Amino acid sequence: MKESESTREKIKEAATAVFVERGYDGARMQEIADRAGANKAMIYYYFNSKDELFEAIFTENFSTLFEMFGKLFDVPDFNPEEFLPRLVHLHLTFLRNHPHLPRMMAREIHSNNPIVDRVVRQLFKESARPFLDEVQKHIARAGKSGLIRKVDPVQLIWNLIALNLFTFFTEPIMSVVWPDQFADTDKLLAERERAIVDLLLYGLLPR
Amino acid sequence: MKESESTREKIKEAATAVFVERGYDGARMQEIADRAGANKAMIYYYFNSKDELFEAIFTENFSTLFEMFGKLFDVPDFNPEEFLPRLVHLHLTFLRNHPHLPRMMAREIHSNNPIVDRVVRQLFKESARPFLDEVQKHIARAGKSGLIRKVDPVQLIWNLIALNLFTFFTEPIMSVVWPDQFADTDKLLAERERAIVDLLLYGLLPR
DNA sequence: ATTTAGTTTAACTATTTGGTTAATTAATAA
DNA sequence: TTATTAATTAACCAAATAGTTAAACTAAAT
Repeated sequence: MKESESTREKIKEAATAVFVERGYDGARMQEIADRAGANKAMIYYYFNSKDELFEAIFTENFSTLFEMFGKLFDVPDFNPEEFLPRLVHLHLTFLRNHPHLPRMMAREIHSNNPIVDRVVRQLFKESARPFLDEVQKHIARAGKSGLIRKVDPVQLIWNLIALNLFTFFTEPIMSVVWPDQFADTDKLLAERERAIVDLLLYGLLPR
Repeated sequence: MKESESTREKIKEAATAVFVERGYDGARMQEIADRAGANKAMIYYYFNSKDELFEAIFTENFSTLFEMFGKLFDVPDFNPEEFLPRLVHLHLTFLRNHPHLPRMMAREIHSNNPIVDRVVRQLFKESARPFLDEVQKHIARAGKSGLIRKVDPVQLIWNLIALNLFTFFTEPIMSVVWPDQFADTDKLLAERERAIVDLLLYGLLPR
């Protein structure tokens, strides 16, 4: 019973890695067991099927993503010159520290897997919706008061997420296109952060 | 002999659809055959294995993508107020007319599938590299001459592609976040195009 | 008419894969 | 100690799946 919790955790860790690397369909239960150093039957002992295992992994990982979205968009007062750099920095740092999230997302987003659909809907409703609505209002208000130019809040948020997330989404292709840039990840992300903040601030602050 | 070419084509079309919907691992040869209205053995008659079929499909689809990149970045003279709106419009229109490309890309980009890696490298080298280098020079020159602000050309190109591609990459999630926006695709894309061009121009033209 | 080459099919095989089971070994409580 | 419960294992199974084959069909070329 001492090792039991640890076995469960090992399986979860191994499963996360395998699902990220191979996707749901490519993932093999035997490989998960092997990497966890456990017997395959133990997976069915703790989880009951591949589906339930995947759902557990997926939910756990994506709840942290959606919680982060909550924090990201939790703005008491909307001062663009503070808010935007902070948001970009937090977002990029978070994604960097959780590299499996954008990967799993890219893999499963177009899969039509009903588990994915259900979990995304539920998590979004629970933890992101209210913050998003709040930020939309902030942006609209800031536009009216002349703090920033008048822009469609939905489009701005979309642009924000695109600029940040895309960095990680397309890493495998970009590292082919500009191999030099990817030699030093720290430097790359610092430059990326600067470029994104620069574009956003310059593109939003009124002249 | 009359139907032969047609059978081959039907298999290719069906395979494209199935690979996009289910990914490489999720795709079933039987389903491809069924959708093509052909016997499964015909797939192995024209192509020799699942791998070779996938490579043919993937190469064909992605060569059009990389060719498009060539056209996109083929700029005789770099006037930002003409070039940027044109580029965004061409890119979004192209992606809209080839919806399977971003989907397949998102699906396979993190798969570590050696076929994907090889094809991407080769296509990029053949059809995109020279244009990309050319555009980087254009942007650098435009920065020096004061036509636009001084920005890192690599980061600008990255931002451009991110803003455009992300629209299609994350459609399944965004349609959960803002379901109303997705009721009218034409309107959505028009607004998206406007917002992207607006941000880029305003963020690049010197004050 | 007969050969020849390309095309198509149904039945088949070997292997993989998700999932099960029955027996065995710890751990815990009485 | 002993009865009970939880954890672990090896062997197994049924279904699915990529891939094969040998025979049949088609249509032109000789």
